[in-house]
Amino acid sequence: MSEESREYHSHSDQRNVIHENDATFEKAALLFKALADPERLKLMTILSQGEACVSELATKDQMSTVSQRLKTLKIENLITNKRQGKHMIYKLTDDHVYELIVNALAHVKEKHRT
Amino acid sequence: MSEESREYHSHSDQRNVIHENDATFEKAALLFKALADPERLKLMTILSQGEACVSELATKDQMSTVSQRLKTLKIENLITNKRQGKHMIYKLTDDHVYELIVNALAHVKEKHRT
DNA sequence: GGTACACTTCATGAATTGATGAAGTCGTTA
DNA sequence: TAACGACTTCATCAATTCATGAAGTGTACC
Repeated sequence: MSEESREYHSHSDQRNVIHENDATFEKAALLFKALADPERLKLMTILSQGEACVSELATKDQMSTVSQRLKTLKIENLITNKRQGKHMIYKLTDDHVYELIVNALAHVKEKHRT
Repeated sequence: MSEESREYHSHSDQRNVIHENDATFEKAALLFKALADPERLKLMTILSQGEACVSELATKDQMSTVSQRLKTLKIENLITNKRQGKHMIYKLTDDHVYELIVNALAHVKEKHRT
């Protein structure tokens, strides 16, 4: 055993490390990354009120931008879409996702002295 | 009223837009950004098992890296630290924070057909 | 005071991200 | 099928982010 793990000082208590595999951490990180933008978060909260098409979410000159933001959210399964005639209707994938955002918003509104 | 809002097609139902102010979205985005990295997430889950000092979280040659990751997490109030002799002990700020991560991990483990 | 340990900060450079505008796709209606 | 509306994708460039190694800070023990 050539591995000299955790031998830098007197601590020796063994911790119960969670064994999520790396792929899970990677995916969760991508999920958080998709939410890590104020504009995308805003879209999520609007969609939490109900379905909407891209035109409802964008002014004409930023449709491209909004579309790309929606794509980012969709890739992480935060939202789904369906075509309805000319319109593409987006909505949250599930309430689970909304919980995540509500939790985060709640956290940032708490006061933490620094 | 020169503003022609949402007048691109026949939809006309008014949505109840959440009125979080922009600053809240900004902060929440920063929070998510701090969590948007597999290595930082891993640190968070380790810390969710209990306190730990930097040496316990890093092999010697990556201490600088780990220290910076911890700083990122600390700035967003996800973790707190206290000095104990030579060691700097880190722990999660509160369980609230852990919920967020557990939720995210749960979400990514669900199967979403694409 | 001096040295060693346990970090933290700084500076650098590579890789990633995000907005913008132009071009492309798909569905509807004439 | 031509033309328009509602998006989506592509290409580009500026701004950010991250790891790395070196230098700096703080605490403890000699």
